[in-house]
Amino acid sequence: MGREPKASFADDAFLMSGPEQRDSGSREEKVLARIPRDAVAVRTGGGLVDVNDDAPADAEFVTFSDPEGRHVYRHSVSHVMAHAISDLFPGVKFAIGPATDDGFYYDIDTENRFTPEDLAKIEKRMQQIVKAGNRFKRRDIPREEAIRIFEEKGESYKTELLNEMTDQTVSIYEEGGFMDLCRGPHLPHTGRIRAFKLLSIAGAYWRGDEKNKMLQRIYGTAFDDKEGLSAYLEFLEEVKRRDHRRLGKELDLFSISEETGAGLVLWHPKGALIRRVMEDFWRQEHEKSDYQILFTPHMARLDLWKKSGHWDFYRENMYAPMDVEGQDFEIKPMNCPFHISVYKSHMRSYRDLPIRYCELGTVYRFERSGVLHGLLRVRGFTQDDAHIFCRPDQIGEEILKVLDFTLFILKTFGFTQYNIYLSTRPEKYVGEVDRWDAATEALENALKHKGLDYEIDPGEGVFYGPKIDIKVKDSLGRAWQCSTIQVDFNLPDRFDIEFQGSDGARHRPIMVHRALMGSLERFFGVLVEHYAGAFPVWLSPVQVRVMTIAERHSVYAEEVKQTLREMGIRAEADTDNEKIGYKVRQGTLQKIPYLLTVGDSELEKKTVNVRKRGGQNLGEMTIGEFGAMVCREMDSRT
RNA sequence: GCCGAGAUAGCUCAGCUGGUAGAGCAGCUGAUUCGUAAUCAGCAGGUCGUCGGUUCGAAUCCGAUUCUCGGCUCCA
Repeated sequence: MGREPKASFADDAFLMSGPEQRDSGSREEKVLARIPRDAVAVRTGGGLVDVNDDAPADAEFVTFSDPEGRHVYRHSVSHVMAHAISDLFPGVKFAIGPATDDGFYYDIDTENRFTPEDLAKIEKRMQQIVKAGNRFKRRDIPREEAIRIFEEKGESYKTELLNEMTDQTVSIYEEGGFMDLCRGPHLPHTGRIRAFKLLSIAGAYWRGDEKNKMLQRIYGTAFDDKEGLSAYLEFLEEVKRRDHRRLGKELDLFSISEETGAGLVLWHPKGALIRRVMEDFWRQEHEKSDYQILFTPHMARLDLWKKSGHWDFYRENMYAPMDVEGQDFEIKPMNCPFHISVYKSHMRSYRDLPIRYCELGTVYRFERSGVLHGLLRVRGFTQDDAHIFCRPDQIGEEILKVLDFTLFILKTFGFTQYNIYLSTRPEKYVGEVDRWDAATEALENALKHKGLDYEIDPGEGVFYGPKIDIKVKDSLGRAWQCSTIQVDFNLPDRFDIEFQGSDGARHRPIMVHRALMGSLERFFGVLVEHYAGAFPVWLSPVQVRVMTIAERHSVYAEEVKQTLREMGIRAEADTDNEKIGYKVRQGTLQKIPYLLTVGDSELEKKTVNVRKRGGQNLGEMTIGEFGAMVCREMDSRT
């Protein structure tokens, strides 16, 4: 099959052929030969364009391995999905169908309720469309014409989008008779799609606004080879295996009961033990860093929350006030007003500052039922909160210290990678703009000084001030919001707090709110997933289990356990009448760091046989040797 | 809150179009006394999330409600 003399870069036969078929030949073929088979788009100064556009000689071809190329690829698959859906379910209306970081989706308006079986059908139809190798054809047409076309098809969401555009010309893409409004670019043809899978059906509001109609969203993902897809599906399985709700049950760490209420956590002994270790570590480090630990009440008069501004700006997250002998009280959503009250309890000198108050303060916030999620999104949680009161000249250094402290704590829990965001003034805010700007600058300077990479998150600050948020990346590369550092010029004003300066005049201190782990509940949930339940020794609720071969070894096992306990090691004995294989299995499933076997040989030599989590056999050693090894590991917190 | 799906033994789940429940694991008892991921046998265990309705009869159908899951939205 010969090509047209003026073959475009996207010539099907060409792009589908192997490199060996296009080595020598005409000048044109040489031009064409530089197009990689995997090209999904061409990068120009103005962004990505279709491969079949006339690209300059030095054009850069973008493949699936490029994040933007991946977007193009998946976006094309989303079109193919829409095509398949329109074939199978005539009359549906399409909203938007973008690519996301790990796949794509399309929002669909239809009376038909999609089922998992429908997904299989849609996938099958998509395979056919892929096999057909339809060209993606772009047409630039006047906006008015596009509106006419989509109106005719009854695609009201598309016309709504078109009506809001200002461009005179818009682009539409057509493939195998299916047409969609789209900025592009797209793959040269559907045959380039090598691996995809539809994953789930969900509801989604048109334009994400709950006042709008609820549409049906189908999520999927796509890769340029089967291996990529199966690796991703394997990743999803791993995510399921690590799910803290599942592990929380299997390892007996916590529960949330219907009887108690949604979003309220019951910490079981093992989870509580880990939490206590976390808290002990936290307290110890805070005292080292010159923080003072406070305890404050769980509720306060409504007036306090009015004064703080929470009642005006945070009410939607607060529970209804309760009447106490005719006075309104409010359960606390934050700890700050209490810390301010402590500050105000007597006059402060400039010499006292900075004052750093910290508290593991349990707060309650209203969350809509649909957003609750295990430990990651709850209604009652404990913040590792602190409020630093300092002079304006101290703010820069204090923020630097907090940043260092935060990164140290995160590192201890095994998080060494993070994304940092600087959130600026939101729409609803208190205080003057220039103070906001000054506070924002203080945060930004600290980040720059530490040489940390960060992104600006416009309008995402809290109502009282700008903030730095740190999202930790777990062992699967997922980002979790934990730490937050917030400057506040406003609460000091509202509560009229002061310190006496060296000049004898009264001055206003600046407040910094910060939480390192954020919420202990969430942080713990993230830790469970990060470690897949296999906590490092210092955090493991049970560090050692001593297992007997036969009943005659029970006394010795108890003796070993007792000796280890006296060394400060969390040890237990398994003297059940079971085979050692069974005990190893049970201990392994409980993810206990060290499983010790004691039998005749160990009993005689007063040793233990050590099996490390993961299966590595460390052989026999004395109880003392083993205990010292575990203690070293505990102390190093690794 | 909204859309969809779900809730059956301590856990994981089966139970077709209505005829009042079943498995594996865990638990208990007994046998076995065993060397690194499941020894064998027996026993016990559920008013099928809750409330109401339809029906001669409801785990099953209908309604309400609570909770869970996947999303939307929001956030520590």
